[in-house]
Amino acid sequence: MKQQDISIPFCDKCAFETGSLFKYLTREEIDLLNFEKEFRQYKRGEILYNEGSRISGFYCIHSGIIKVFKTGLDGKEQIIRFAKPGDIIAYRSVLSNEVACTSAKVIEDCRVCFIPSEILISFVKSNSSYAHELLKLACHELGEANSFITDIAQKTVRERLAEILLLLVADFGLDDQNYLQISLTREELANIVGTATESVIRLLSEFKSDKLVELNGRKIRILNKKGLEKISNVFN
Amino acid sequence: MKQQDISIPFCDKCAFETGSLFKYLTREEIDLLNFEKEFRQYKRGEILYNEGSRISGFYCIHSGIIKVFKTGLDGKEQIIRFAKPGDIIAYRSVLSNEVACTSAKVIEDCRVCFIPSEILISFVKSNSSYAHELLKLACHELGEANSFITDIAQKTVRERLAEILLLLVADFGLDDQNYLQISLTREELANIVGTATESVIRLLSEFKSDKLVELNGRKIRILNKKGLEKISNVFN
DNA sequence: CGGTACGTTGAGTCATATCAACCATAGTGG
DNA sequence: CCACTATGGTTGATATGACTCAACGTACCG
Repeated sequence: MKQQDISIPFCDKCAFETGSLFKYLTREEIDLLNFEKEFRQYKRGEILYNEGSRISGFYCIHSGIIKVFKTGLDGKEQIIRFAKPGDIIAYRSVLSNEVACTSAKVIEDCRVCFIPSEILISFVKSNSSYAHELLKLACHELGEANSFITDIAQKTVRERLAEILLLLVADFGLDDQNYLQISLTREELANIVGTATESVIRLLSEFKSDKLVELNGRKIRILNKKGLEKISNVFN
Repeated sequence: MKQQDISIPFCDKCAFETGSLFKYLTREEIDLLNFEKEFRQYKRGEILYNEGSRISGFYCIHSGIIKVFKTGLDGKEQIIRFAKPGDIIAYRSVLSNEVACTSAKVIEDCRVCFIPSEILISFVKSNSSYAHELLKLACHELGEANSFITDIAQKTVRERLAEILLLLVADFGLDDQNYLQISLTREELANIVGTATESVIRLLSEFKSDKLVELNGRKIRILNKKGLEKISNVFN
């Protein structure tokens, strides 16, 4: 690991690179942030926070990927969303002043900054543009949640799996060989779609037979995006 | 209908009575609101706004009940939430500056105030407490949406129906004979739970056989709340 | 009195969950 | 270095919850 990979990122530079919401802060606010934040590193599998816990701050992702999930019946996970560089997590609990309604676990080794609640609250009070941007973010996520509710309630597992694959493509992109740039276990895929692991496996291999995808362990290669779109019924 | 039922409500009084978020506004802001708002009345079945449309303002409910829903495959509704006195709807689209992601339709005749977008945005800019309260609201709704996603993905229709009944009890209450204070068609119930109308009918009559509820057309009498809680698995 | 919307019930079907067995891989410790 | 174990992936057989389709009942309304 190179030296610069270990150095603590500066928020202004980081905000600029990742396009995080912090770009709406003033010079002074950024300085305060740089001073108050705490830099942390986590490895795959580590937990950032647990559902039900009181949270004293929120996290801004500098690198890596985190899954945000709820634990349902029999401990089965429901993945709510992923966080990647530039995203913030746990801000919901901080702002609504409720206990965490989700847990967060590392999917890909990551480097994050932990920022105390009071800082976020003070920015909301002092910087109305920033407050507005946060509102936009929360409202946008709310819209996405509503769509997801409708999908889970109305679409088949097959349709949802196709849709999730496309969503992952949109969020994490493909490399030059069309491999999906995020690697998930079958169980994790099932926990997004809201189905059993075995169902995901069976449907994926159907997609493979239909030349829609190619499978190399956890690496998924997208061969026919249009085909997946058709299956997923994205346009109602 | 009595005279006072037709008169336009004053926001300060209304905010106080319904506990709406407007109680966080200053005297001047309330006055502006009173001046700019537009009072409207709607009857059961009328549409306030449609999914996909650009919205020029949001609504504050003074009386009545409204369902907020998305239209999915084959035009099937998915009810996202209900709005009752004191609630605001369409604020999501206004704040995120996106087209409406839901439609709103009247369940019980209602009286609402329509408030232009700019007013809301200006309050967010000028009144940081109000902005913070809005953030709390949005974040709270986000938490509820996350729970709902997990429920739909993991619970059976039977569990969800019991849960929804309890949720309606919590939101709309029971009268002195334990009748649920909101009246929905079987289809509407199905569109909350995310199932087929026939399934709701069958399960409701099972609940009836099990002496959990009593059915008189659309009036549902709750006989055994504990029993419903047990079925719904509310505590994971 | 016919029409329309809603409610109910039965029968048949199918998608998906569940259960069980098995394989592959990698990490661990003696 | 090899058995041991844990984790994840795959496949098959079976069970069943829930949907669909269809018929019919009910109630209100102009």
